[in-house]
Amino acid sequence: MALEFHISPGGSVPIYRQITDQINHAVLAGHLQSGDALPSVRALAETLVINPNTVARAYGELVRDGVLESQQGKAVTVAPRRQKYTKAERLRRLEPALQAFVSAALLLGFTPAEIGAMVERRLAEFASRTPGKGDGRD
Amino acid sequence: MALEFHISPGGSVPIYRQITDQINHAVLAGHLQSGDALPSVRALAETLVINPNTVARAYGELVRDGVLESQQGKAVTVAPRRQKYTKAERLRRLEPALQAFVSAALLLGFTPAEIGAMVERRLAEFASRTPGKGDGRD
Amino acid sequence: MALEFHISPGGSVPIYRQITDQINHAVLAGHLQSGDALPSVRALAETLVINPNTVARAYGELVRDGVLESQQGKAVTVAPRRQKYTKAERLRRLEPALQAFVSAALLLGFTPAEIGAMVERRLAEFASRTPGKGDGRD
Amino acid sequence: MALEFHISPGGSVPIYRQITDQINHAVLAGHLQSGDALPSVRALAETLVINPNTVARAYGELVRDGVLESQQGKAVTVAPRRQKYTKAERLRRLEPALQAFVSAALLLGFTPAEIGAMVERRLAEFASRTPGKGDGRD
DNA sequence: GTGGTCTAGACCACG
DNA sequence: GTGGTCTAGACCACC
Repeated sequence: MALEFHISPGGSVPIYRQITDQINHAVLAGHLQSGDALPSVRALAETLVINPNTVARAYGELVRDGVLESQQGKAVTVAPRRQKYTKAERLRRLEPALQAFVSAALLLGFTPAEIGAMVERRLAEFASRTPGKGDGRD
Repeated sequence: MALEFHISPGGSVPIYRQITDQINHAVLAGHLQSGDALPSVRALAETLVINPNTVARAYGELVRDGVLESQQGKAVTVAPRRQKYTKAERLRRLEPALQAFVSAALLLGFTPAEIGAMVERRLAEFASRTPGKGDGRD
Repeated sequence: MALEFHISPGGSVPIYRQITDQINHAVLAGHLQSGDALPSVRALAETLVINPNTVARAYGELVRDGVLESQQGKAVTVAPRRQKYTKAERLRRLEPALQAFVSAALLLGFTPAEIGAMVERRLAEFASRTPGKGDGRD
Repeated sequence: MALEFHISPGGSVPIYRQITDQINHAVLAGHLQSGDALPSVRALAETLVINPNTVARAYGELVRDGVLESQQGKAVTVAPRRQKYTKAERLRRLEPALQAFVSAALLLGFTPAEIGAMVERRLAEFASRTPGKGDGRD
C-alpha cells in the first residue's frame, strides 16, 4: 500500500512542510521502511494538484536531513535510520516543541498528572516501531 | 501577580502570535479574570526585549477579537463574559502541540523513557513558580 | 569589510552551492564571526545579478544546517558554531570528499608523503580559527 | 593487472563521470599504458553493479576525446600518444579536491590532527593493494 | 522516465 | 524594509 498524502493548501503550515511532516510521521510509525520508494516528484505533484517544485522542496529537505536518499534518474527512497545529531543538538532542536506543548497544556488548565498521562498514551501508539535497543552513544 | 510570558524569538512562530496565544490561554484557563490589567505596551516590550509595535499588534488583535478592552489613557484590561473551554475543546486545542512534540522527540531518536522524563522535569520547573504566592521575580 | 562573493554562472557547480560554499569558507576562516549580518537576500541577488530565489535557497540551506540564523523581518546572521553531528555522522559526511581527494591524488601520481604535506600546509592556512580546544565529546 | 575502480553511487558526482575521471587519471599517471585493454562494458558494469549504459557512456566519451580506441568486436584499448601532465598541471587538477576536502573536514569540526590521521590511514589502505604484484583480488 | 537547478514574478507575514 | 512560500515554466543531467 502506498502512502496517502493529505494536504490543506489554505492552512498556515506551508504545503512543503505538511509533506515533510507526513513522511517523517510515516517513517516513524513504520509505514515507510528503509529502502521504500516514494512517489516521483511529478507524480505526487499531480495527485496533490500542486507545483512539482513544492514537492521537490519537501523531498530535498528530507534528503539533506538524511531521512531520504536520492540518486540521479532513480526514485527517491527512504534512507536507513541513524542517529545523526549529538545529544545537545537533539535537545536544542526539541526545545521549542517541548516548550510549546508544556506551556499550552498548563495554560489550558491540565494538571501535571494529566499531561504526563497524555504523553505516555501517545507514545504507546508509536510503540511498534521503537528505534532499536540503542547503544547509549550519540 | 501578572502573567509570565515566555517567548522564543528564534522559533518559527511569530512573536506577536506567541503573546496572543498565551493571553488567550490564560484568560480561558481563568488565570486572567475579567477586569484584570495587562502590562502596558511599552513595559511588556521592554521586559521581553522586543519591538513595542509587536506588543501593540498582539494587544490590538485581542481587542479586535473582544478578548481585551482598551480605553484611551488607561491600561488594557481583560474583557468580561468569556465562556471557558469544555474539556473536549481543551483537548482539541492541545492536540497539535502534543502531536508535534511527540513526533519530533521520537524522530530525533529520544526513547519514550527520556521523553517522559523531559516532560516531568519541565513541569517541575513550572510548578516551582506557579503556586501564586509569588517570589517577587519575573 | 563586507564579504565579497564571486560566482561563475556557467560552471557545473550550482550557483546556490557556490554561495553556501563561500559562506561556509568565510565562517571557517573567521572572516564571518558569530552574530555578523549577511547582505539581505534581495541585495545580494542584485549585486550577483541572479534571482533572489537562488540566494534565498542558499541562505535557507545554511539556516537549516545551523550555520546561519534568521528571524522574521530581520537580517540573516551567523549562528554560533556548535558541534551538531555525531562522530559517525561527521565521518559519513566527510567520506566522499576524503575518497575523492585521496583517489585523485594517488591517480595523479603524488606520493603519500607529498599528499600528507599538502594537507598539512593547507590546514595551516586555517590555523587562525581553530574550533576551540574541544571537550572530546560529540 | 587492470584498474581498480572505486565508485560511490550515492554521491553527487555522476557515476559515468567517476569512471572517466579515474581512467583519465590512470592514463596520465602512467598506470594505463598505450594499448592496454580495458574491461568490457558488460564486465565492468557487472563488477560495479551499475547499468551497462553508464559504462558505455563513459567509454564513449573517452573515445570521443581520443583517450581510448575501440574497434568492432575487440576490447577497448588505451590510445597512444598522450603527454603526461606537468607537475604544475597535476597540482592544479588536484586543487579542487584538496580544497573541498579540507574545508569540509574543518567545517564538520574535525581537528587538524584528526584530519591528518584520516588521510594517512586512507593512504595506507590504498598502499596495501597498489604495489602491483597483484593478489588476484579486485 | 527520474531528480536538480534556475528564473520570473507574485503574495504574505513580520517588525 | 526583511525573509518565506508558492507557482509557472524552462533547461539540464542522469539512467
